[in-house]
Amino acid sequence: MTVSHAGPALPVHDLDAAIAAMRSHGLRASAARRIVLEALFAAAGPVSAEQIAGGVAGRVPAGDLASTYRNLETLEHIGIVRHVHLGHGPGRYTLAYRAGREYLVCERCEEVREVEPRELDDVRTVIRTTFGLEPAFAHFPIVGLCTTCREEPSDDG
Amino acid sequence: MTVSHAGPALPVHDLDAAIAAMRSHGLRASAARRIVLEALFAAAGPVSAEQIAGGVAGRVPAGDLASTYRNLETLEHIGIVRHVHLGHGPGRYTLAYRAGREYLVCERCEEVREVEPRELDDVRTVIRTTFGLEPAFAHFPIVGLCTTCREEPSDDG
DNA sequence: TTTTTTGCAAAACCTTTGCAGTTGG
DNA sequence: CCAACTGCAAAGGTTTTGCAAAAAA
Repeated sequence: MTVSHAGPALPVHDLDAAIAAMRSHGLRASAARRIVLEALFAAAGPVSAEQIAGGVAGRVPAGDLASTYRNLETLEHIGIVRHVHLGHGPGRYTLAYRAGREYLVCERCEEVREVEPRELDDVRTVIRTTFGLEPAFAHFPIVGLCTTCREEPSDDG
Repeated sequence: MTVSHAGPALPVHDLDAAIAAMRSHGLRASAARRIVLEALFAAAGPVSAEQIAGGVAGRVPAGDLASTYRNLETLEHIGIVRHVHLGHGPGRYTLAYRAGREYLVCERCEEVREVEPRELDDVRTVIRTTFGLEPAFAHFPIVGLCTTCREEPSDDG
């Protein structure tokens, strides 16, 4: 399996701090990387590599998709960025300082609810003590059916 | 998004019942479909389409992968089969009568723990009452780190 | 015989990799 | 200047689709 090569989350809250963090890791603050970061700072929530490459939230496009993936991976490796798997579809990327947040997703309407880890503490504790597994809801969220979608007839009748 | 077109789970416990169910839905009990079902009955847990097509558990190969996907989708549609997303990697298929079980997966060592829904009732209830979301752990399991993997040093140092 | 299903080929989708040329420090 | 980085092209892994040939009923 492809393990997430994410370092410890860095509390990087702005572009300058991100650039400093890159430099301190011997990385270059290239134009493409700045644009990726700007897109992430501008985004309302987790966004796909394709959205970033194509220009999210009215931002300058980051250009090549392969390079965008490489840059996201690099930034994730040094702890500035995280990604989350919201059900089907491509992985979504966020700044790590926001990624402490955890997600609950409706698998039908795709509505994403972002919550503070504390709100899932009880759930996490029960699962850890009962099964020995420490859930990673920031990476693989809780997926299910929201109230609205449960009330709608299924598409199978 | 590609919604799961799964009908209500049918309590189909053997090949004959599966064939009867297919017929009752106007489907043909083709050789390829029988082989897919035999592979699923023989499998110890959820298996990928590729494993089924290639011959799981010493079974006759089901042949073409595209047809296998089509057949799994068809069987899922009539409620005989279900699939689950165990972290990264391909979807895994099971017979629906076994799929009431829910899963917890370690994202590092990929160990899969299969539990009866009852064991997750408390967790499910807390999440439903707190967030309004009815979790579908049989389709998107709880993913995290198992005890062993938590104790090991990460591959980042 | 008629309708469904198959197998093959091709494509779609997400992501990674190789490489030659460009750029940042 | 030189290592790091980019863009492009290609490929890898998973899943879907189109279509003529084959099989089930």
